[in-house]
Amino acid sequence: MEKNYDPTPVEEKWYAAWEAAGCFAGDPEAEGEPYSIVIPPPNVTGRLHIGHALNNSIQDILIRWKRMQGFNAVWIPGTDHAGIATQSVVERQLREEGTTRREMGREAFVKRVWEWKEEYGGTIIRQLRKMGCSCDWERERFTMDEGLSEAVKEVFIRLYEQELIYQGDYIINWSPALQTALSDDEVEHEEVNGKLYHIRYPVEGGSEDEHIIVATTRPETLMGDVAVAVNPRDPRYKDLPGKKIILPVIGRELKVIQDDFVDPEFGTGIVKVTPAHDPNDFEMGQRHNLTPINVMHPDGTMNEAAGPYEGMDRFDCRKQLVADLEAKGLLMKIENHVHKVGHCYRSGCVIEPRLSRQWFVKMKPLARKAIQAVKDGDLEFVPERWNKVYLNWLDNIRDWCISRQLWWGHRIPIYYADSTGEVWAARETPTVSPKGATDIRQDEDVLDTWFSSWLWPFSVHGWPEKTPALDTWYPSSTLATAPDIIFFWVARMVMAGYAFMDDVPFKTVYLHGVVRDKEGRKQSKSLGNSIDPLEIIREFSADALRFSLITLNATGQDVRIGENDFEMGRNYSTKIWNAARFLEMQGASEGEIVPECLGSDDRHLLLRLHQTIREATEHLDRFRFNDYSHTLYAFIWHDYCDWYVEYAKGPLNGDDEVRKRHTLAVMHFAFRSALKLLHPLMPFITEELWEAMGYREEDAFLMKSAWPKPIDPKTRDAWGLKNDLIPFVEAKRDLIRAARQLRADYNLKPSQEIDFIVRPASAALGKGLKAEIESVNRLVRGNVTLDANYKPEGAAPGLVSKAGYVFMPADGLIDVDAEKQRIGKQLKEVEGHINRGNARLNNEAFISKAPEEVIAQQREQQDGLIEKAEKLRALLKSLTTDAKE
RNA sequence: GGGCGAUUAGCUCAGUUGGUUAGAGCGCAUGCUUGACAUGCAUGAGGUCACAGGUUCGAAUCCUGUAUCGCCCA
Repeated sequence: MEKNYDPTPVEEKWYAAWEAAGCFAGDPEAEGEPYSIVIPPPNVTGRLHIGHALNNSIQDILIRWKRMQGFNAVWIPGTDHAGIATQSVVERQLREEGTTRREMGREAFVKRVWEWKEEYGGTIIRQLRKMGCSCDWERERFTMDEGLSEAVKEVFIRLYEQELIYQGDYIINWSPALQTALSDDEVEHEEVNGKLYHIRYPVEGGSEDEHIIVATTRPETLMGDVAVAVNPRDPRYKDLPGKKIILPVIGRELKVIQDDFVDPEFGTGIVKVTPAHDPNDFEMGQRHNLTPINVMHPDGTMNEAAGPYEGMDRFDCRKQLVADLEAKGLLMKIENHVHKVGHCYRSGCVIEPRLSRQWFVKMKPLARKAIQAVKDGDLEFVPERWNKVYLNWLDNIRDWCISRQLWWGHRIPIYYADSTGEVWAARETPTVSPKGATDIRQDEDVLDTWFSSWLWPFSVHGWPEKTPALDTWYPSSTLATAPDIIFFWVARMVMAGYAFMDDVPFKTVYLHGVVRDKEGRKQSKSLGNSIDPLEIIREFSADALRFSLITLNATGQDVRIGENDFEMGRNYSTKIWNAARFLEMQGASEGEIVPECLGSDDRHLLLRLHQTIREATEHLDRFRFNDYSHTLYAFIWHDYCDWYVEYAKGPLNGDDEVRKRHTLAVMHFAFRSALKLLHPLMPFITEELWEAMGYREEDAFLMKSAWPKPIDPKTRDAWGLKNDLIPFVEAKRDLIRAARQLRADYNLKPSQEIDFIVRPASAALGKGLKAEIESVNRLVRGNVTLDANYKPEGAAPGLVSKAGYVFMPADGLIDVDAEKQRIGKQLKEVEGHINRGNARLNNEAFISKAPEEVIAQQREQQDGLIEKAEKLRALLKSLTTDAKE
């Protein structure tokens, strides 16, 4: 093995080998309980960011682990066509070429987008391979593929036929920048410092002074006013209904209506009613039979209804209008006003509520089963708290606007025959209408991208066809995603799952946190604070990227991460690499574990391995990925490397061949299992070492090997793996630590062999230590003498350990003051604990109410502490006495 | 306005059903080219668990309130 681990070629090599050997490919006919994951399909325009890296690390851990456990596992990858984003990218290109999509025409444009997709799209999919993701690439899907497009069409038509899809004129969220409608969920509400304009509207036929005052944040919609409204219970405006109000600038007459919606507290208690530009006004308009007036073009400029402002941009119009009103003395005041304004999640422009004819899905009927699924426990969120968020959204669900004024996407399969006024849905492009008309045109709009991704869990398997894959892998097992798409995607998939498959699309939704920068900000291109996972892979390795992300991310919590954090993963890789190198240097392992040869260190390691297997599995079962990672980190680094390997150097360098072989057998047994346990998290280095250590049998990959099981009770018995060996090993290690501390405190050279004298805490302990004193001597670099009756002649540096007194009676070394200070400090600490313990044990209520084990444990602890305090006092006394002499 | 989350070592965070002498990694200090590893080893310093009440024999953990920060919904 090389001295230094060079991950790049290793990672490339194994990924290619796995793929070539078909390790990722799922087979619906294969044995084993099905386990499947569908990837949250990233945008086809997307590039891998750190959030994807976390998301996909989690999925890969799950799928590799389940595969090793013998499940019939598959991970379906793919991308979505991202209507708005993709169309924008290509339109930008066209602009640079001096043309536009309209000039080009629909067909040519769509062709152009496909070309773009073939050439540049799906970068992210290639990047996932670098991360080691074990997706079944033969099953890769794209939402615009023929099959998935069929599914979209089928779903649209079924819902249309069930009258769950309808067309209507409603206020929708309009993005003037993109010139398309958006769903409610695609609008982000941001708090802005706006203004509240108080505008005077004259009363017709009244005196010069008779007027009302209307408060609005969007004066530019004034030209679209068709009424003013007051609350019927507002005493101030009892006499207003029946009067006519004159709309400034335009001069139109406005009715006064009464409506409960009006909040008497807001502004003056009189609001303008602009049904074409505000959702609440629209509803009021419907209640009062008002005809809406639209004053804007789709691009956000004012139209002919805006009179003198025609052609102006909506915000320029606002300024101009305000200036004009002021000039006419109609502007009473301007207040600062903080309010939430909708912004387009793609372009960032201010959303214009706009009356428009769009297609909608009726959601209430679909939501019912999706709600029940969580209530009945057929679907669970991890962490649980998301249940509430999900249910709350579904309880208040509103209809989904699914039409988009784009060209890139699934075109709505609705046809019109204008001569007959027919509107119908059809799977194939018709040439004749049902009534025989031939002037047929298809709806111009396409469907929201989410209208295809909500079908993802079954459309990827070929639905509406009944395929073996669908049969085996639907419903999928776990969905791993970030909570920001719980409404967009997760909830809608559940609805679609029930509507078309009559079952949940997945059983568990694991929601992980957001990856933030060190300051807690979301990573974003514009802030320049984003970490590029590929650069991390180049600099540290994919394993390091995965390790650090997972280790730092607790269940469902956001994670703050900086570039340096990936050193942790790299260092861990290096550690494992060197541990393997050490093993390799010991030569081949032919030996078996010999129960008679097992010393306390061997047993301790094997017991820890047993616990680690159990814990790691349990943590994965409960989606505690960081705990899983920490468990293995501690086992390999601390138990295996720090303690066991250091211990093993004794027997390995000794002359006893049987012990040597046996020790090596223990090491390989532990290391081999550790590689397996670590594989889902760090697939590359583990596979590499699996081969380097000679663990491969024929061409069997580690990734295809079986997940370790805890050591069975019979073997544990034969090996003497009992919990009671832990106190002994702890005492032994505490002795070693104490001796090292004495050395360190007195600045003794590591090369210098030191004599220590230990007065064992008990005879049994002394006996046990005596049997293993060689290993202790090696680890403290000295000679330990066990002497139950030892009393230092003069003042000697000493410590109290769990194993008993540890003295270092080296001549002339003692610094009495420093010793006293150190021991005094220790004593104070111990006394503090004793006081707390006493307070508890002397409390009658504690004795009568606490469970017996707790009391027993407390007593035992207290005895230990008291004993320790006594020893410390004795030490202190010996120092004092000596100093006086 | 409603809901959710966070507040624990200098930093980033664990701490599961209440009982540990409150942990990890990084950083810091001291010493070390130790026959795997300086991407390392050994040793050490560092905490009123945001604050105020309460429940309890016992609270970082449960309840109520307050403060600060963040997210979601209206």
